[in-house]
Amino acid sequence: MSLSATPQKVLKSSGTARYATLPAGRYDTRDHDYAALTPRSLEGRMVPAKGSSAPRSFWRESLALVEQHVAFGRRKVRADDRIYLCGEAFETLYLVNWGLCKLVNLAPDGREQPADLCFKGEWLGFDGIPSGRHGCSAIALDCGELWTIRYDALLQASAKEPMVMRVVLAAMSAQLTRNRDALLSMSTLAADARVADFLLQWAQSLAERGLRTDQINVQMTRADMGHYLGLTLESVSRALSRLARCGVIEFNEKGRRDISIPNLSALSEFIQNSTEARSPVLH
Amino acid sequence: MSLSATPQKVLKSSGTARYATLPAGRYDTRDHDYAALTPRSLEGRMVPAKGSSAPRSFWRESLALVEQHVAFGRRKVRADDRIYLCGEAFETLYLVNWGLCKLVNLAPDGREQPADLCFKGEWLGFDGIPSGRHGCSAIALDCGELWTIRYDALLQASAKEPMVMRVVLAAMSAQLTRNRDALLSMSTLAADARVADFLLQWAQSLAERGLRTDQINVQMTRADMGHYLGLTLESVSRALSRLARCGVIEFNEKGRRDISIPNLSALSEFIQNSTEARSPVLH
DNA sequence: CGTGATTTTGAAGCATTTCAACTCTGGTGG
DNA sequence: CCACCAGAGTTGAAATGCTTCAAAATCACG
Repeated sequence: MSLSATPQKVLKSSGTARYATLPAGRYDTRDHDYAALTPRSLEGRMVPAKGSSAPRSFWRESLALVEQHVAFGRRKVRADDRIYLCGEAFETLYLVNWGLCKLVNLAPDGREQPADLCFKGEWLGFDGIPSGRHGCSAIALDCGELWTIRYDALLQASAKEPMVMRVVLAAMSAQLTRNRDALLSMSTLAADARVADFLLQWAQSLAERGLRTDQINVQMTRADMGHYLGLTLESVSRALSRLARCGVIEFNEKGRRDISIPNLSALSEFIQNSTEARSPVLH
Repeated sequence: MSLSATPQKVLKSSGTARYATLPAGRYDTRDHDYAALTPRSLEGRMVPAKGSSAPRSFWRESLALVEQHVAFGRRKVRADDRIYLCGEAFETLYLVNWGLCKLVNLAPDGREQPADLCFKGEWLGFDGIPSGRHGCSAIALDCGELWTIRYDALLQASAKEPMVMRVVLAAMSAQLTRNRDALLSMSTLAADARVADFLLQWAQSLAERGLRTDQINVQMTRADMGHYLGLTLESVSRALSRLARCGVIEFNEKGRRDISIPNLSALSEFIQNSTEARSPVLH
C-alpha cells in the first residue's frame, strides 16, 4: 500500500488533469439529481491524494499496544521456516517483531502465489478468521522474531482496550488496501513497470520503518518475484536488466539480489512514464 | 477461485466451505433486485460441498448483529450512484442490505480498477480506516439499500458486544481473502478461464445468499468486466463467446448481459482444464 | 574447486492487445 | 413512423509483449 507523504504521493495529486484535486470533503454524494451526473463527469474532478492525511506508522502502534495490553509469546524463525500452512486450524495471529515474511495463497487446484509481504509490525494470520482455517501459508524470508497472539486473547484485549481494536482494524484494512493496489498494478502496469513498482513498494515499506531505502536485498529468487507479480522469472530478470540499463536501479557487486535505488523519484517517474505511454487516457 | 478436490487442495478446502451446498427450501426471497428466483432452479445443480463445516454466511450475521446492536441509518441508491469517493474523509461504513456495489481503486497517477464487488451483507468503506480517507470509490451497480454506520459507533458497539467485533473482523478478513484470490486468478489464469472464474465467483455469491445461480445478470459493461479482470473489453467479449461456444454458458435472448450457467461444475471444470494445460505443476 | 541452483540472454511462439469495421439496441426528434 | 444517432457488443486482422524453450554465465555451498 502506499504510505503518505512520499515522492510518489506528490505525483498522485499532480497526475493527469482529470484527477486534479478539489478541496476535500465538500461533495455530497448522497442521492441528488444524478441525471446530470454521468459517471465520467464526476471522475473528472474529485480525488485528492489518498492517505494524504497522516503517515501513520501502524507497525509501531501495533507493537506498542500489543506489548502493553495483550498476552503474547515469542517465536524465532529462520529463512524458509513455515509459520503456518494453508488449511491448518487458525487460532493464533502473528505480529512480526523483526524479519520478513511472505503469505502464499493456494487455490483448490494447486495454483499458488505469494499474496503479500509482511515487514516489521505487520500481522500474519488474518486469512484464517472467517473460516477458522488458514487460507494462506506464511513463510519466513529471513530470520526474525514473531510475537504469537491467541485470537481469543486478542478479542478480549480489544474489548477492554479500544485502541487495540482500532489498531487491529487499521492493520487489516491496510493489508486490504495493499492487496488492492497490487491488483491494480497487475492489471494496469506492463512488466517493467510492475517490477519497478514492486521495488518502490519495498522501499516505501523500509522508509516507513526508518530504514535506508537506497539499498534493497530482495530475499527472493527471480521466480518468487515473478509469481508475486504474475510474470515469469525470465521477464523479471529482463525487466531488472532494463531498469539497470536505464540507470533507475543498480546492482551491487555483492550479488544480483542486492539492488540499489539511487533515486526513488526516478523510479516512480519511470512507472509514471510507462503508464502514460500505455494509457493515453481512458474514456 | 476454483474449487474441486485435487490432493493438494484438500488442505484449504477442508475448512473454508465456500462452495458448500445450501439446504433446500430455505431461500430468502424477500428483498432483492436480482432475477426472480424459483427455488426449483437450484436443485441438483449446486457445487458439491468441499468440507464438512457449515457454509458460514457472514452476510446474514452482519445484518442481524448490526440490526440488533448498532445504530444505523438507511440510504437508498440507484445504479451508478456514488456512495463515497476516493479521497473523501472516512467516517462511516456501509452495509449492503440489498443491491450490488463495486469498489473502484484509484492510483495516484490515474490508473483505476474495480477492486471488489459487494453483495448483500457485505461492508463498504474498510479502505478508509487507516488513513481516515477513502482509498477507493464505492459505486452502486443496481438500485439497493445501504445501512450507514458511523465508524465510531461501530467501535463502541464492538466494545460492548464481542459478537459485533467478531463479525466485523470476519467480514474484513473475507474481503482480504477474496482479493487475494482475485490476485491469484489474475496471475495464474488465462483470459478465458479468468472470465469463467469471474462468473463462478458471482454464482457462488448468489448461492451463498440463497439466490438462483443458473442465471446471472452482470450489471456491468464488457469494459468494466475487463478492467476488473485485467483484460480489454474485446478479450472479455471473445472469452464469453468462446465459453458460449463450448456450451459452458448461454446467452439469454433478453440481452447479452444475461448469462445462463446450465451447469456450475462444468464451469469450474473448464477452469480446471485450462490450468492443467498451462501449469504442468510447479516445484 | 566442482556441482547444482540461480540468473541472464537470445530467438521463436503465442496470447492478448490494438485498430478497425460492423451489428444491434434503445432513445430522440423530424 | 421512421430516420438517425450513440452506446454496447461482436468479430477480424495485424501488432506487440510476454512466455516458452534453450543455452550460457554466474553464484553458492560443501
